[in-house]
Amino acid sequence: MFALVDCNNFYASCERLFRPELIGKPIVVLSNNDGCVIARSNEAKALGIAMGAPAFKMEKEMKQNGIHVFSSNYTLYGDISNRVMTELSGFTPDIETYSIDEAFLSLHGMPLGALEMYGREIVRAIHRNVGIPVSVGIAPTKVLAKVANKIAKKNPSKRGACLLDTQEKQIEVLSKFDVEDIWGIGRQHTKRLNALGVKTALDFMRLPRALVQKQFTIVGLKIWEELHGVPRIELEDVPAAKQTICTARSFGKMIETVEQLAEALANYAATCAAKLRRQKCCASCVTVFLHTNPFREDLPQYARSAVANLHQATSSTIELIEVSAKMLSQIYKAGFLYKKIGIILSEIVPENEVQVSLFDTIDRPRDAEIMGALDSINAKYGRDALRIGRQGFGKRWKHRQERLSPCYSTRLSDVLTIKV
DNA sequence: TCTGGGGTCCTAGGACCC
DNA sequence: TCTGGGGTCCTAGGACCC
Repeated sequence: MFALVDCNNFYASCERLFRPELIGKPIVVLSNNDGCVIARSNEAKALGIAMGAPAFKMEKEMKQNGIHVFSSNYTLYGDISNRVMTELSGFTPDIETYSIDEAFLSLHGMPLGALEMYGREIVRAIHRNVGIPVSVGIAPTKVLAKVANKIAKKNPSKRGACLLDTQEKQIEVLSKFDVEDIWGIGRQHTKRLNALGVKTALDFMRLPRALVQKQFTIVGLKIWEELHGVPRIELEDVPAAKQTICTARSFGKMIETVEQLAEALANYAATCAAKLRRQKCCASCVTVFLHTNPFREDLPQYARSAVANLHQATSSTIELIEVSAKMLSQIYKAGFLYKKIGIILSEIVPENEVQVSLFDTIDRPRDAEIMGALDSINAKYGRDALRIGRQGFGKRWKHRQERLSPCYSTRLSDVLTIKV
């Protein structure tokens, strides 16, 4: 049996956690650069605010409806997420953190009759100890647990937890469950399934197995089998090392000069390098890309990328900043207004399996020590407390974050003061 | 003025090898 | 005259997730 624990409207719930006067009020959270809506409280959903809606088009609507708007505060959400996950680990060590607001738990060996109560206990514990509302779906496969979770979220009568243990219950629910709401069925698959006359999850289950495999590949077949109660997707309790690591951002204001682009890029390279070291890996392939704003059809457009293969894999911030800066100078063209730049690291290997190059001229042990010092200083004094000169101070290329909430739980100066 | 960012997996087809 | 057959690797593109 699997349980899927999913935080309700997670980002909106985090914003509300330290602003209790916002309970019952509509809240939306915007994407990076305050671009579009990525999270909504139930009240905002009820007002018809669409997921992914561009913020600038809704300025008026949000004002009229008294919606509280926030820039995304990933420092806050990340910290609250850690608290939720820590709480869940108290229930079982067999846990897979699936995303910032979701985790799968393996519940093997638990008596079936107790499962729904167990789910409700999880809901109560997270609410009491972290303050975030969650829903729990329990079923024999991950895909069914996802279904159960949606049922729990939608029906208040479930009191936060839904158990789909028997086939009868599953059939009953799946006959009313839209096929597009199944985990792993996206827009394209929905179109093709609708064309086959498939509307509900049950319709999908009743398609012949061979047809499913032919039309929707092995991925579709796994989903089909999971709906039938056959586990095909396992719990991944040790997170796999990432095969690509990317940092890219749009700018608040478009940028013209190569100096400012270089400064932004240096910061993204530093972020990528730190992510790489956190998973104890090195990368030997670097991609740098940049482009103008494709929405501004009135302006000249330019987009380019460059790929570099290093002779030896690295995780050094210094080296990656240097390499990416060189690549930028190769692809930068003056006379354009740039909207976004980014860096992608690939060909990632564990740091103790790096193929040593005969032609290497870098003092690797020394660099590793410097990086170790850099990481421990930044862990203690905050991200980017110690930085490479090229990173600058980001005065000109900042992204937009006009409605950022305080880092209530991670920055001493932002901790709430309570007058008693 | 303004439209997110960061990932994974699978397949088809071409190049190349013997 | 005959137009094999089996395999690997790589890449681009498509689909999906949160």
